[in-house]
Amino acid sequence: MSIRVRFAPSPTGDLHVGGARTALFNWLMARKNQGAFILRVEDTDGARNTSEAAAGIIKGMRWLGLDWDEGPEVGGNCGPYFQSQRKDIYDAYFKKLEDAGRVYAEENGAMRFKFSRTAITVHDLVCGDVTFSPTEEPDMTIRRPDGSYIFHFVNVVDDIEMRMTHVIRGEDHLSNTWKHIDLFNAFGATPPTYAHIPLILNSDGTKMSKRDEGSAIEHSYMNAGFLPDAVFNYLCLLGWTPKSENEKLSRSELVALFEPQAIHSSNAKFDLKKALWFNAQYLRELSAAELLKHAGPFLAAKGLSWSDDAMAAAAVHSVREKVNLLSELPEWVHYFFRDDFDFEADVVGKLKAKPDNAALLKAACEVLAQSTEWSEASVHDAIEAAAKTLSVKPGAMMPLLRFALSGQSRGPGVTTIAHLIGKEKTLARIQRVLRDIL
RNA sequence: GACCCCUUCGUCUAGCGGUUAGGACACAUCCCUUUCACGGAUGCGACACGAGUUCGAUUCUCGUAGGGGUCGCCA
Repeated sequence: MSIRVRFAPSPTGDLHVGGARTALFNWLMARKNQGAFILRVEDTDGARNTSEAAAGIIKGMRWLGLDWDEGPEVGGNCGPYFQSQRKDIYDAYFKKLEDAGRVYAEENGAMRFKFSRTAITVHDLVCGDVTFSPTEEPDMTIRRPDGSYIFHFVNVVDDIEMRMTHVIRGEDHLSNTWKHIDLFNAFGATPPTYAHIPLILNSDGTKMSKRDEGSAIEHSYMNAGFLPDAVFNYLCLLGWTPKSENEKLSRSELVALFEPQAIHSSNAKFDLKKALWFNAQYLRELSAAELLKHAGPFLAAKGLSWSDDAMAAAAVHSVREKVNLLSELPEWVHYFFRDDFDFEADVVGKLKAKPDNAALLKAACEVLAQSTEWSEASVHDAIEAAAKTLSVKPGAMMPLLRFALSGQSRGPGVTTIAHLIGKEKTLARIQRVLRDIL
């Protein structure tokens, strides 16, 4: 029997790291075993669900590259994949329980499922066998007075109907799993194999939820300038250690290495610094064109535009090892795209610090003006020659040129900047500093 | 309150009876260097506690403490 797993979010808010990681592990399970990954939207609570939230979750999953084989937008044989559209199925299953004498009504019409009150053991791939003794807990409500059904019931019915073989979900569900098994038994169905994965906690150890730093995929990752591959990789490592020498692993490597039994049973705290490190690693190995493609929206958001893709790509590529996030790129490259950039305060001070700075810049400008060729090498040679005429080291001249060309005291190599902005702008920017600042 | 899960450097973790307790991120120092970075090197830094079992416990058992979770007509 081929493996079938699902991610079953409730559209009450954004996709969170916890949910994303649950989806991730299910996806890995499906891909590893050539099984099916199903997306099922658990929107039975009309009062709390919104279509925007459902759209947001789908957007986040698409961004992370978690494609599903059955579900919204792709269809499948076990649909519909929105629980709000499956009432007939639930009614039929409810009837079975009714016929078996396992349900009874409350005064107001709500219906409860009569627990078997026997010891029930959950066979969990992560937690091992966990046995729950019969409790005093009240029988659980499975249908509201208005006829709509409740999570525990629809979750189990759909896992039967959609023929799920494995249920990989957050450990917060472990304590309720015996109730689900009780339902499977009542339906005469075989429960799936469970794997309850550890929770992701905030750095202070409290449960991560909406609003917490780094929790929302769209806000904290997509919009913050993370690369999906980096987030994918980092999330996998929260609660699972692939048997590999490296931590930086591609999707296909992660798929090949995945095994649910290896998932840890202890919770993990989210470490933004490490997530940033992973992002930096992925950022650096992007080609110039790929980097520009990812950086484009972030540059545009800061009002930077360009007509020469090759130049823009070379510009962002030149600072790729200086940033952790795509969103940091604009401040490092804006002067490649516009001439009216501001000079950092300390830069002006440094330019004015020594009286001979003007002479140094002037000399550089004169030599550069005579260049017939304009490559990084030729620019470098020209600067070296200018330095020689004044008997100073090129190192004394470079910072001044950097200030003049970029208004900043840090950035890519001066020769790279000069080469990319071109001879005309290089000379103009030096002359502007000579005229306006010195 | 009841029940369930968990406990190795600050964080993510390796370990599956005998190790100088290993790695990654972070941090510190040094090297490289026209800046900022990258990179390289080094350093700092942990088995929650108490009983057992054992020749020997980080590792097995029990207890305690601490953390997390569940006990909804939320999912």
